Amino acid sequence: MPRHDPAQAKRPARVEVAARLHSAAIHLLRHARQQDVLAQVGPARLSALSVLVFGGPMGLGQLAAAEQVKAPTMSRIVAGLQRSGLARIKRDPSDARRIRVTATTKGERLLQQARTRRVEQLAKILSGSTHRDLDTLLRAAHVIEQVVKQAAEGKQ
Amino acid sequence: MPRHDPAQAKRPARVEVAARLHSAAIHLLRHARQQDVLAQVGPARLSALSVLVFGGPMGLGQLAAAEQVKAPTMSRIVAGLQRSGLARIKRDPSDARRIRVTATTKGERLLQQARTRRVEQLAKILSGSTHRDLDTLLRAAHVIEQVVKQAAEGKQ
DNA sequence: TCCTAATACTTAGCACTGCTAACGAATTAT
DNA sequence: ATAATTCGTTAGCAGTGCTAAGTATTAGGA
Repeated sequence: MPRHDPAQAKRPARVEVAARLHSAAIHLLRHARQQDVLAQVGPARLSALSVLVFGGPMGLGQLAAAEQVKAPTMSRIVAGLQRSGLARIKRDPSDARRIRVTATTKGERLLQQARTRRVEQLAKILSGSTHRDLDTLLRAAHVIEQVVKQAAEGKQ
Repeated sequence: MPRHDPAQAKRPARVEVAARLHSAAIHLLRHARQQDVLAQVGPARLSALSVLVFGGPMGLGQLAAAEQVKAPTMSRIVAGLQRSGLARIKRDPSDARRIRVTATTKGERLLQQARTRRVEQLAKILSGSTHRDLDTLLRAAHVIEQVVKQAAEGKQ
């Protein structure tokens, strides 16, 4: 429950910032998403692949946690990635219950292309922005990453 | 990694900003999404309901365009909203092909609650942020909305 | 006017993504 | 050794996206 401190009324209210940010993020990603059709791979698979490429090989449970999805869902996503030749799994030598999911070279290449398309789509709509605005956005991105990282750590 | 290149510091590259912003937005919304399970209504329906509540009654095609979704998809979303008593449709008197979709009072109430939950979830993770950070985020949100709005207008 | 084209929405059927419940296999704890 | 736990999979449901095809209505042209 956010409390209202009258002495700090001039500060931007957290809830206000959250609401605006929420709306902005939704609208922003909606535009980036338009390029995903070109990838021939669904968003969940693309996102999981991204975790694998940037985070390295990992177990299914870990991958599911990273994507904030339940294990059965990730199981199917990995199966799809395998079928498309974008990821591979192998048994964990030390614990036969576990598997190790790895992005293939093809997977890395595809991810890079898809990511580039999304990012360039965003870059395009930023083409009219001033340096000052770009600087604000960059700072904001940094703040968000910090805040989200903290929240993820604190939740454990 | 943010580099401190004096020659580049004044001029953040668009693609760099886009990439960071993209990542930040994804991670941010992933956290907000955690509250959606409580709504008992899927994200597409919630989002469409939001358009109805804030944008007023409109036709199906218009609603589909606002959500960047094809007509058949929106047709099913509206059917779901009707079944849950969150929206109502009536025939357009001047053109019998058209329908007019309206959020019900129940729909407005539910949306408000769901929205509050998402926003408060975000507000919670912003609790450790400084005044300066919040100000940066607010300005960034504003910039994003402007930019996205322009992009949407330019596309027509 | 009548026929055709365009528009607005719906229906049918596919793929993908999320969930829970229930299962099998392997490991850990008692 | 047996029980409990952990890890992953399978099965089955709901929701959300698409295209193709159908219906109804309106608009336009011969």
